[in-house]
Amino acid sequence: MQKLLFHEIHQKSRLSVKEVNDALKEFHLYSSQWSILFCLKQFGEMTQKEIWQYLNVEAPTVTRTLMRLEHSDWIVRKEGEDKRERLVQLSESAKTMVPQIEKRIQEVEEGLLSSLSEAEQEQLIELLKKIGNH
Amino acid sequence: MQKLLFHEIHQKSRLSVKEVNDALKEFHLYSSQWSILFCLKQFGEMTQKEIWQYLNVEAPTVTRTLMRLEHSDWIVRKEGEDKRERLVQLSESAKTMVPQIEKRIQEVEEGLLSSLSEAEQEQLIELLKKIGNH
DNA sequence: CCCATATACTTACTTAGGTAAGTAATTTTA
DNA sequence: TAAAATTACTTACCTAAGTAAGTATATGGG
Repeated sequence: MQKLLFHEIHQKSRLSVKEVNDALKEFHLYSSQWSILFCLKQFGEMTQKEIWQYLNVEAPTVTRTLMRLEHSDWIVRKEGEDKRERLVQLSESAKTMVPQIEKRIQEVEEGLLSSLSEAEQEQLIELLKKIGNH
Repeated sequence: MQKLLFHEIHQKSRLSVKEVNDALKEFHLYSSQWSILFCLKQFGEMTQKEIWQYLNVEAPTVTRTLMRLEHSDWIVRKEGEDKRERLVQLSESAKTMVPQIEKRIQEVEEGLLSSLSEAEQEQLIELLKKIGNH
């Protein structure tokens, strides 16, 4: 029983990443890159630590993705007041593109969730949040 | 709103993989390898296609994981009647280990789900199944 | 003040998963 | 029945994410 549950979570996680990646192709982006761009759009300038804490991933994962985003001019990094920190920001061109991309991603998500009512979506998120709270 | 939902699925998926990997360390196994061993325990001899279809992953993913499992003597492969196919089976030593591992994994899963009632677990799986059915 | 410790980030290496293209065996079709 | 198409698997290469260990800066205690 429980096995089916994790099987299902795992599969839907992969499915949503796949569809998001597909939609992001036209922007030459990947889902994890988008996660960071969205994060920066929401919160403005952030340290790398703030990013990986918010996304709940390890620091090296963020380092790697930021390197790619920097290389393709989606983000800009500068030294922090604390010289160990690096402050990350959307580039000017990213600022104009992000709203368009956001709209496209929203469509994908709505498609994936079209079989669930608003109430069911709320319910699902509440149940998911309960996982791992021991 | 919807973003939080996928954010949550993604995170819980990673969390469960992480905890399962941690439990599997003592057996020198990884979660995806376990998925295949469990599959073979349930269904007996399978072709690689049957495995990737059941797990809903791509063929190369299974090829790679099976190579590792074969190398560490968890599985055995032989040519099928159709010579393009390869029939996969648990090794003799795997057959004796798998029940022990299964028990350990069950504990992990129960821990992760300990905040949810049986009814909530059922509900969650039903809602997850609805994702992507357009 | 200086040394030990902690913090922020990076590097190197591992598995997981995807796509695209290749190979060999089988099946379909003309 | 020979050529074309399909199928099963593999190889090569990409991103994602984790752990362990390294580097450089900051901080706190003696």
